[in-house]
Amino acid sequence: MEKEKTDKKDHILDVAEKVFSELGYDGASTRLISGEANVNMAMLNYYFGSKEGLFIAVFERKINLFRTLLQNINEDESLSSWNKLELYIDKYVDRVVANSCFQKLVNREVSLSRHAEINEKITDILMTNVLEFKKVMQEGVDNGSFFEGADIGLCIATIFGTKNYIINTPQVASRMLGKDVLDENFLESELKPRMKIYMKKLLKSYLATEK
Amino acid sequence: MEKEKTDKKDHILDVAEKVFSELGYDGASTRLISGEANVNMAMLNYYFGSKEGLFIAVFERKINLFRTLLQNINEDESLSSWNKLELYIDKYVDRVVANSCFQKLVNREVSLSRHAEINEKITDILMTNVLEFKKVMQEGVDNGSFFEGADIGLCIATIFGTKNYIINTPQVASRMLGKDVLDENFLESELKPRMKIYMKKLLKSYLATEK
DNA sequence: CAAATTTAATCAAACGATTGATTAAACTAC
DNA sequence: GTAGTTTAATCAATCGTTTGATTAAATTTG
Repeated sequence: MEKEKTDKKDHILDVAEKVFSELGYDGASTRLISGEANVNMAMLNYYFGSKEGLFIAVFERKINLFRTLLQNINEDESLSSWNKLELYIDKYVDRVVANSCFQKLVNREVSLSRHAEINEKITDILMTNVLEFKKVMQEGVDNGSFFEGADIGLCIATIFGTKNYIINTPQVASRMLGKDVLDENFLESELKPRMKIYMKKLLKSYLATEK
Repeated sequence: MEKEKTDKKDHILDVAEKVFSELGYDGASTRLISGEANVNMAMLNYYFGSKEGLFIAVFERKINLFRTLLQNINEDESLSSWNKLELYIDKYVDRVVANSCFQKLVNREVSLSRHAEINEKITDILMTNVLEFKKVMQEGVDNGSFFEGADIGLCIATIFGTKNYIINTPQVASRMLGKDVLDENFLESELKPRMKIYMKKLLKSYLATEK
């Protein structure tokens, strides 16, 4: 029964992640989540203690999937700073687009000042990625690959912000780009490679600027 | 009495804007808003029909303040495309930072798929700014000021996204920049000029790229 | 001008619906 | 049988909204 229990918990987490992503924390009622998951409402509290506990459980499951993703790139000493940054961008675009609903959820809830505990958890998740990017860019500045006056902090805001903008406001982005950014075909075959090319070129031209 | 009525409506809108910005649409109850505004709860419905109507009223008041801000720049024919873009960035950073709470609210709610009518309204607001930026950049590409292959759509995502990232996730941005981005002093005397310099340099180096 | 009437503004109270949470009983498996 | 699950029923609290009554100002009427 232990195995089934884990399965059921995981199933609830799957559904909760989806519903939370679509409707936000407040908009996703426990009744709806339990209904979608075909479990009794009381099961949510039985397994996760509370709605907030369920929300955090959704997050903690994701962290473990994310954490190791970028870290091993930075340890490869055969790569130049620029190569590393390129690899980071590739991985980042791929991963993030594949989890866009969840990313949206993260960005939405972290911008609210309620639910202090939730907020802290999310900030921690986001920081792990931020710091990985920062490390490789700072290294590039230090070894002279990138120009000395480069504003690393704002560069990172650009990398994450550009992506977030498309993910978080797809209606606006769709109107702007003339195509539906939620269309899986367009996203995969056109937007993803286009984003990679653009972000590399953008960063390269900036970071290569003469002093 | 007509004057007082307008004053009171405006006062409600002021309070509603603040409470919505802090707590989000769902988090801001009509009871709290009316309490903060020191008016009877029923007045909200009397004046604005519904909570949704109140929310939209808050927005529409903002549109009228924003709309004309950028438009006259583009009509000045003595300015080069690059000059215009620089002016846009200056105005944009100034304006947006001054309304960061409201901007946060906008970005949070537009990323939700509930409240269809609200969503449409917000999208329309955001598009007016987006299109102004797009116009001046497209003009620059057409007259040869910017390089032909420039990805205008993603450039705009960068401009708005970089700003949004700092505004929407201040906890993360603060940790990244090593200073509190919500500190009014740092924001005004350091971050704002820094953002302007950075974004101009970033865009200039990208848009000036050789074919 | 003054009385009569209409309109707009405001209020306390209550509405039905929904929220997250809890309970005690029923069921399941070893 | 007993420990672990699952269920339906129910809880108090809060939500956005509506109501009917009251007040004051504006308008109409004689």
